[in-house]
Amino acid sequence: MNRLPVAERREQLIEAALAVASRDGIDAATVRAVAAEAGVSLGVVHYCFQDKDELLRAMAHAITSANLERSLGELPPEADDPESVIEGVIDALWAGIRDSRGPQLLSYELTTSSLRHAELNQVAIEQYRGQWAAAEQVLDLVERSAHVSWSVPRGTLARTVVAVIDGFSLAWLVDGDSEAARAGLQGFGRFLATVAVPSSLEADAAATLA
Amino acid sequence: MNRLPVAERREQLIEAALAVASRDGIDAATVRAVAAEAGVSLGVVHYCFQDKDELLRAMAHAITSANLERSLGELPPEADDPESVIEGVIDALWAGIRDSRGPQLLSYELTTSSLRHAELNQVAIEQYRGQWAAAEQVLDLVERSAHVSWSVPRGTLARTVVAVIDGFSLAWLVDGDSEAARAGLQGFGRFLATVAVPSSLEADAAATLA
DNA sequence: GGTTGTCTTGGTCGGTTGTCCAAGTCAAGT
DNA sequence: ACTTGACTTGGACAACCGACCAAGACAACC
Repeated sequence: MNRLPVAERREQLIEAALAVASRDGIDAATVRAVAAEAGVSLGVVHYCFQDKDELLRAMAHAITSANLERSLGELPPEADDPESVIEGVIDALWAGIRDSRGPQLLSYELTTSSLRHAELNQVAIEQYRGQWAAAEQVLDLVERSAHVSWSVPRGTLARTVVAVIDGFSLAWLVDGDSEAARAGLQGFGRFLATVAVPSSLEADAAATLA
Repeated sequence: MNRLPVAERREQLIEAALAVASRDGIDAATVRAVAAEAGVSLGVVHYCFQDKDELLRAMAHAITSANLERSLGELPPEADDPESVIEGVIDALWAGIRDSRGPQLLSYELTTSSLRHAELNQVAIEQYRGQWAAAEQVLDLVERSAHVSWSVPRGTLARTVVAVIDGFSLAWLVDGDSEAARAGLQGFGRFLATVAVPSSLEADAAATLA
């Protein structure tokens, strides 16, 4: 095995853990399986991480960051009317989920594991704080792109967005009906449009001049 | 230990498994832990169940039935206007969830476990088929109580109801904010009211909204 | 009262897990 | 060249898991 500084070895092991857990589930992410996936021997894992839990926490942090980046990596849609903007954002978000079934399922496994095991206590709340913050940023993006304002508190709306996406994603993981999920999310998008009101004249003018 | 016919012993073990798994998580529901919880010795479990998986499947079936009964056990609300009827139903549903944190979390653990382990393959889909059917029955109940018809296909709406409840429940399990969950669900209830039209106008609305 | 068949017991077995460690290997600095 | 310290190896360990079994205990029936 190539020799690597511990920091890089850690990153490699985190990616290996992510690969194993996404493919075969969180329970399959044993120290041995991760070492095998990374092509290193068993002791290396405990040389780089104090605990198995420390490895899992690092893996959770990695997947949370990846999810966050993916959510915010959506391009601001071109359309002008709020309905089309929302539709475009939802389609992009849903495509991201549909194309990463393993990691998506792993996210739920991590959440439930975190709620049961004290050593992973912080994982779930960090996951959701990240998701709520990301949802708020997406809502901001829609506000600016579609020249609207939300008639509902931002935090409340963000929590709802995350909840709805979570719910439809979980159902899709169970029965694999992508079309039902897409349709349901688009239905929620039409509801979102009903709580978006046109921006004030000053804001509109400022946006136009800029 | 009292001697029991195998059928009753099975029921007792299922309840013991449910107790252990609700309290300490699905991973804690080992054969030994279940036997200890039931106060029987180790061999009894394998005398009553061929596999540990058979025990888990039986437990999943039990919790699914319990959830279904709980959802349908809600009294038809007294109010006449659709908004109040929906509000009452949602409050009752939410109260049922809020008062059973352990079993609720166990349901999600069962879903994710089912999606990973082939031996539990049917568990998740049965869970959700049951929930979707229950949601449809609740929607029927609201239709009759509030004298409205849904302007959206029943199945689609039921799937949305389950998804939203799932999403808010999961978030509540993570951060424990009961008030946010209740508020979010009531917000969804107000949306539901917008797709409920008075019974006489059913045909009209169906033609308008597709 | 003896027999039959159901239920229970307590232990054993092989396999897997997380953790740990002594020894070995290698690159860099003196 | 030699020392030092970072990194790797492969095995060992105790603990726990699901599964299994021979033997015992009990109730019901002939």
